[in-house]
Amino acid sequence: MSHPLSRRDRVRAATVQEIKQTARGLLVEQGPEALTLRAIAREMGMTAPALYRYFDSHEILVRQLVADIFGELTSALRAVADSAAQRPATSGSGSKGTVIIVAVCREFRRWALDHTAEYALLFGTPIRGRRDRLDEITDRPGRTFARVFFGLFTELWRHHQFAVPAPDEIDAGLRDQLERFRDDLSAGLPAIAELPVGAMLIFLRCWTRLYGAVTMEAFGHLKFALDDASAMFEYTLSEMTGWLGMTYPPRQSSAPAG
Amino acid sequence: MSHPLSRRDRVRAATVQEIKQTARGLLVEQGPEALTLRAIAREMGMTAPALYRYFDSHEILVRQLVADIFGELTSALRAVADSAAQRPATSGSGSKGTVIIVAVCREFRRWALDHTAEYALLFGTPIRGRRDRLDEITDRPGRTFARVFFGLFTELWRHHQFAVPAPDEIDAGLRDQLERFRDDLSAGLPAIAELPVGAMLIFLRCWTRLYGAVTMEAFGHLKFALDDASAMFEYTLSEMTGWLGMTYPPRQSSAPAG
DNA sequence: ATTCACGGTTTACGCCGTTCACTGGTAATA
DNA sequence: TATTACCAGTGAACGGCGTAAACCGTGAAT
Repeated sequence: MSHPLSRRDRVRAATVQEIKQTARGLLVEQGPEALTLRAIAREMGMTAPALYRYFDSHEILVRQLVADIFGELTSALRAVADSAAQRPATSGSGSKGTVIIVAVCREFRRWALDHTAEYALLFGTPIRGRRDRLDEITDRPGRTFARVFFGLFTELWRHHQFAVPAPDEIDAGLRDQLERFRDDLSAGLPAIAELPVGAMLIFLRCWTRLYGAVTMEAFGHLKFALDDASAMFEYTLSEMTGWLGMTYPPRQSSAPAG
Repeated sequence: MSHPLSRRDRVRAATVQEIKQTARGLLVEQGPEALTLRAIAREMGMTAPALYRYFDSHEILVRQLVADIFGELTSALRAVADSAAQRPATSGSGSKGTVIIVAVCREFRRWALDHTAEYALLFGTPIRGRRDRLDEITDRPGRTFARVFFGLFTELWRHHQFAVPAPDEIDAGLRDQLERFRDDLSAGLPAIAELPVGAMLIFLRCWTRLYGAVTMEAFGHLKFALDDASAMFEYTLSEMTGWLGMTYPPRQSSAPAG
């Protein structure tokens, strides 16, 4: 009661951390298929069954890794958002909200390309069968990740209400779902409840647009056409800022992305 | 020389076919991870090593399956395109070219949702490490698949030259790549060489847009917001037809997608 | 009639996730 | 302090995986 964590618990938590770090190393260096219990244990000078003291199964370990990575990505994006928010607006680069969103989207792409294995784990083909209850592990971090983009989006809306479809222009079934979605998200954030359903639609449009561009590039599915898609991504960005009622000049790519 | 296939070769080809069909059944019924040599052999009343008489490795079998599926998808799309081309234009549904493209995109989505396992194999996280030379197996079918969309696109352009970015508006590096891409595709199809680079950019924009929308939905990555994304997809379509200089009214979804 | 190639089997190797019985040391208890 | 209880870790084992090698029977070609 007095001490929330006993000494034992602390060393235990440290081991859990070490396991996940080892797993992470394997993931980034040898890809997702190298993420085996035996490899992790081997790397740590242990045997595979020992890991069962810390994780109930291989899948749960992977899911917790996914949750961690979601957290990292979330804070990386938040950091970029904060620094972009503090940087004074440069001339001709659109409103502050747009600048921030553009910076965050760029960071998202950069992160995806720098961490393709992790990106595949988070956003690629879903792990295993439909909607296990194991999703509980990754659901919350996934939602807080989504909230980064959504927070920026609502902030932008508060300062500059761009054009969105009127509610009666939206298919009734879709409208209901968008309202449910909005009410879902607005738990704890009353500002969201103010958003019109049309804005929710624009948000999803932006997100699918971004997802498509980044995923195609990260998975190499654009290689058949482009070696370096960074300039292409700038078009994606200006398109997205277009939805948001702002223009953002695609910057010329000075050098090919490393 | 006279007989291109001996009797032996024919029965052999039939067996190859049977193996792939069995594999396909396993894939659709139990997902990609059930696609094992032993399971396929078991299903056929054989032993796993026997399959090595027909395929050099598990991966090659999978790749050939992927190639087959690409072929199926391609002809499914072509069939829809043909039937849409023959159907008389209904009032207020835009130009014929747009109608066809919209029909093909809808079919692409429908196919993806009806064949999520196969879709994951074709368009999900890429199999194994970077750019093996095994890609040779899937490259050609992948390209002919792409050519379906690209053919419709060039056809549309021939009849109705929608607005595209001028060459000097496009980042130099991107322009070069787009030209290379166009010249790649125009081998055997001289009409393509006529396309401005801006059109290539629009094409890629459309394709990434479509890919993003369909992939997110097929992978369940939209579930956090929408149960049924069919109405949302109609917005995607009207957006795409917008790039193509045409408007297409999003049709109201009469019933939730099965 | 003999040879030979082919399609299949069995066996085996080294991976994998997972279970279980066991052990040594450490912490809490009597 | 002596004993107990726990707990991290081990080793062996099960079934499944891809794959390699040796082997074998049948049917076609010589």
